[in-house]
Formats: sequence, C-alpha cells, structure tokens
Amino acid sequence: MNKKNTPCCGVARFLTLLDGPWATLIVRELLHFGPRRFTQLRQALPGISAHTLTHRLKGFERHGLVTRTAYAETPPRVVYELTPLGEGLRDVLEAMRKWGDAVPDADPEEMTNLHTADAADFGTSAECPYSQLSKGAPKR
Amino acid sequence: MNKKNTPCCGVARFLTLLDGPWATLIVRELLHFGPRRFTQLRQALPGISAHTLTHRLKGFERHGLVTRTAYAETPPRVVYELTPLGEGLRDVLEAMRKWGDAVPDADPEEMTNLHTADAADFGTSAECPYSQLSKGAPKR
DNA sequence: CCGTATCCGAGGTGATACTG
DNA sequence: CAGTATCACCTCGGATACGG
Repeated sequence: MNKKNTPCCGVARFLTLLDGPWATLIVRELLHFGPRRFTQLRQALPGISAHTLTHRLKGFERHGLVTRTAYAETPPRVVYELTPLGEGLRDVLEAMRKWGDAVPDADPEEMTNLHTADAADFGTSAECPYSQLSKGAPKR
Repeated sequence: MNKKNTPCCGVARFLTLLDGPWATLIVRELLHFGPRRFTQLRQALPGISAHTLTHRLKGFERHGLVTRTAYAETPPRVVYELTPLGEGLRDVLEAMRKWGDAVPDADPEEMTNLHTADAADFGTSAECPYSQLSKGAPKR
C-alpha cells in the first residue's frame, strides 16, 4: 500500500501476533475446520498442553483474531471461531503450505512422508507431527 | 538421532525452518536486497546480535535456504544469498505483509513503540522496529 | 571483517494438580 | 468440559569477550 519497501511492518506484525510454534497451527485448525471447541482443538493438536492452548487462544482473542463463545450449559461448552481478521490469515497459511510442500527434503535422513494426499487443504490436522518438535524434545 | 524430522504438512515445515522471531526478518532482507554480507544484514536488522544472526544464518544454510560464500581476502568477505528455495519464500512474506498491513491497530498499548518511526519512511526497510519486540529487547 | 564461546535473562511450553 | 496455578525445562536472543 504505502511504499513498496515497507514489508517490514506487515511482516513484523504477523510475527508479533502469531508468535510461538503453536500459534499458527491453532489458526490452521480453525481455518480448516471452522468453529471449534477447546477440547477439539486440543485433540487436533497432538502434544499441546491446556496451558499453552489457553494462552494462545486468549492472545488471539485479545488481538481480535478469534472470538470466544461460552455456553452456560452442563457440561460447559466453549467455541472458538475466527474473526474476519483471522480468516484473512488463510492466504498466509496457504502460502506457507504451498512453500512447505515444495521444499525438497533438505535433510535426507528422515521424511516421514505421509502427507501425500491432502494438498488441497492445509493438511490433515490430526497427523501433524509437530508435537515432536515440542521444546522438551530435542528436535535438531 | 536425526537432526530434524520433517513435518508432514507444509505449514509445520515452514514453522520449523523459520523458527524464531528473527528468521523471517532475515529472509525478508535477503529477499529485498539480494545477496548481502554479514555486516550488511547486521546493520539492516537493528537490534540483532551477531550471535543470533550467525545462528539463524547457519540454520538457513543447513536447510538449503541460503548459500554462504566466503572470499579469502583481507579483510574477509562473506556473502549470503538466497537459494531458489529461499526465494520461494517471497510469496509467503508477501502474504504476511499484506495481512499485517490490513490489521487494524487493535493493540495500541502493545504497538506503541512500533510506530514511533511511524509510517514516516521505512524507505529501505532498514529500520525494522521488530527489535523492540524481540524477547530480550529491553526497550519497553 | 567474520564470526565463535560463554554467561545470562525472557518467554514459550509441558506436567501436574486443582477449580467452576 | 474448560480452564487456572505452579513449577521446571528448553530454546531463543542479547552482551561481552575472544579468535580466524
């Protein structure tokens, strides 16, 4: 919009709002499945803790990326949903996915390549092995 | 123990390869300016330390995102350049920038220092205010 | 000039236990 | 079910000092 040389601001803003390893993946879930409950997100993101999920979600809500709707029922039910702003992340996520899929296996020795199918989507959430990247586990 | 397990979905892969707040910004510099020397990058990213820059750069090199070319001169000269793979990140960065620009300033209190320089001019993207948001940056 | 080595703080994350 | 609180760990990042 303004000068062509200002990617700095937009990029930095994205990085600020979606900091942390889990943030983007949570958004991916909501983009892919639509409104989701707390437990659903938790199950869809193997390895994430309630602590982290809560923290990220609250941050998103605070920044206007998602809405939180609590139903006073028994048992309680809370639904998180992307706002239009959060929906706007679809293009970014899509670009990421496209790039990531195109990445040749730079590290030859592994590649648990099982994501062959879901190119059209953001990937099947359930099989995201990102849990293995959790801080506690040595990843590289 | 393998160094890295490659996430099956592209999004996770991106997040794995470009982890940390500075990673994406370094790529942005290289995307924008092309091949750059160590010191140039350092200057272009106010607040980054040699330690971090080296670490990120080595990671990029290891994953095939950038190439490192050292000239045995005096004084020594080292040039980093994006590989085609790294170039492919342009779309992602662009998507981020586009989104970030469209984000309304929902958090004035958190972004305070962000606009100090304001839309003024990041003419060359040199002054990326992200340094003030970095983990260790004490500016706030 | 281009890093590397070491120390240190900050914050994300997980595990566990507990509340509404 | 949907969190919250606390603790501890890990990694990233900055600062400084040193080496190629």
